[in-house]
Amino acid sequence: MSALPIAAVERDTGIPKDTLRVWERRYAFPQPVRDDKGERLYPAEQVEKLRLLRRLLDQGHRPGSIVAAPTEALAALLEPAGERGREPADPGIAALIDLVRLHRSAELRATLQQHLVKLGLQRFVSELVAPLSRAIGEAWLHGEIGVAEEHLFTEHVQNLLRSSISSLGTGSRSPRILMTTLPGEEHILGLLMVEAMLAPEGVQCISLGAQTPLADIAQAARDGQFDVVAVSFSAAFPARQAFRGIEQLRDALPASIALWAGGAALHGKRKRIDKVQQIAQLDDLPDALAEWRKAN
Amino acid sequence: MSALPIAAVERDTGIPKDTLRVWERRYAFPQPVRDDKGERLYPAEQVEKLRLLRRLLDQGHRPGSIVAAPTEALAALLEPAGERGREPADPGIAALIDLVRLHRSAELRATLQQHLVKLGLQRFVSELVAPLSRAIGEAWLHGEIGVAEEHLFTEHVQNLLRSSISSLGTGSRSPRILMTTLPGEEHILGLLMVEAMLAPEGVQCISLGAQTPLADIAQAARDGQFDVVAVSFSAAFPARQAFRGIEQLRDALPASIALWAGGAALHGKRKRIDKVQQIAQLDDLPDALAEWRKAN
DNA sequence: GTCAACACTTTGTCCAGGACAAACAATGAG
DNA sequence: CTCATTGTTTGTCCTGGACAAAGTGTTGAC
Repeated sequence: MSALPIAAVERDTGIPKDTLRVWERRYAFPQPVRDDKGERLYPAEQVEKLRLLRRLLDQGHRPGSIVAAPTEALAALLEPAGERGREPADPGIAALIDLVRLHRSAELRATLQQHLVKLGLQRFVSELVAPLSRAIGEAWLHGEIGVAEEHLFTEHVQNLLRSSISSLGTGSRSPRILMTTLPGEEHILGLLMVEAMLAPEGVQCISLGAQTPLADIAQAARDGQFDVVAVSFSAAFPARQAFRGIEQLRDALPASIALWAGGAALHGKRKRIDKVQQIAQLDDLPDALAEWRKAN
Repeated sequence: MSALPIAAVERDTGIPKDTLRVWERRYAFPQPVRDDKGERLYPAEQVEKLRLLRRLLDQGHRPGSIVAAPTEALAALLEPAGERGREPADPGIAALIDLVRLHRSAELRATLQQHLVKLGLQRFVSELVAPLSRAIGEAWLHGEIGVAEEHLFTEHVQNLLRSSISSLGTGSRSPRILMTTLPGEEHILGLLMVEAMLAPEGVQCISLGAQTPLADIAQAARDGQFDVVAVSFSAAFPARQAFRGIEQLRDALPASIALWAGGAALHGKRKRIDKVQQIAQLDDLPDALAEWRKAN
């Protein structure tokens, strides 16, 4: 099969070049082949294992105990999480995953639309889209679907959410909320879900999309006279970096502007940050909103 | 002011750490301060100059002649391009840029909507959105607007285009077109503009969003029985990498699936690639489509 | 038993300075 | 002017060392 140079592996796995080299030195894995120039070439199956490692690290495992372990042992480590998420395997969700896997775009879209109309926007998001995203992520981890299928799913859901939110129009009640992600976080589905939860409450939500530099967020929040800044983190985002970024952003914001942070990267972490509203789940958003309105 | 560590500079400017260090060694710029650990800290104004350098490199200048030059000389180099783009300064576009600069979200949205209705989707894209994006990019380069404002603009245009495309429904005529960007290219506005040009022609457009790995694109194109794969590149994408990626993708696709490539990164480059349809401007898309239909 | 303070280990990121092939520019021959 | 050849520039990779921040385990006080 094909083998990738180190830069490509960094892009594919998200593990920096420096880390790849130091793992090789310390744990004797990965062990890339060398080309005629003496440069590293990583065989496909090692890249596969690196992806798995990345995920396990995100779950809290430590490199010393897993990098050198055989691939089968790692797959076993992932199982518990897999089974936990798969308890009831909601038939509706399973059906949707099948549509994604089979590239049935038209039916996928129609089915999502049906659910949306049936549940209403907020319940559609918290009861269907959220668990479905999680299930898609799991399925990808287990090799049941590919990257392209995951993208296809994301794209359809985004379109649906965006047009729903759009049709609501911009709200007129306070607070004014500025939403974005920090540099390094390119996933905006979480952000859209937040917007979908809040928009029906008449809030003025403005999204800046992904990866706005900290200084620019703070500047924009002041210029646009926002009351709240909301940031979201996907499961793929390293938790430490998230906490660091949140703290920096809080310090860059005036005290009069609240900071809300949420997303899968923060789940299960007990750490709390002063003066920051942490959103554990989507359902908590309406409460956070009510609380803000009461306090202001 | 603030000074950034090397990793942050890499993220902000897109210039790899290795390159930053080798420039310092060879051209005596940048010259970061050192903190107490001996690690580099780049002052804000040097980071600013690095951003400028990045853009000049993309325009074809070479490091040896510009990295060591004083900032004022570099700004002068940029002028010609600036003036060329500013010939008539369409009043409608200037007005929109002002709305972006002043964070007037509601009016921005309303004005865009008016233009859309007045021009129709295709002309809206090719006559307004395309030159407007270019103007926004220029304005950002000259420091007239910030990153946040650029994001705000992108977000609004995206919402508008997506809901327009969405309301057209999926087309039923051939060809089936799979659209995405290659790894490293995160901007999808170009892709949306393409979709907006093609969707009214009844084409079946499916977008995978940004950054789909090559192998997954090829796999998805086959699985989904697509006729055409279309990829787009923003001005920020390095041209060489684009050409390399396009060639690899072409080789990974069966001969029966056409490959279309376009975007600002490819403009002005005379290089042609065998068996790849290169789209110079958005207006050429209907022609390319007609040609494909004639040939099939 | 809980909690805080301490020492020890692990781990990611940075550094210096060298190397080399691919891309580019300059030169010369037909 | 066109094409091939030579020389220079430039990004990326290499090795091996260093160190602080984060994590883990232990001890002792309450």
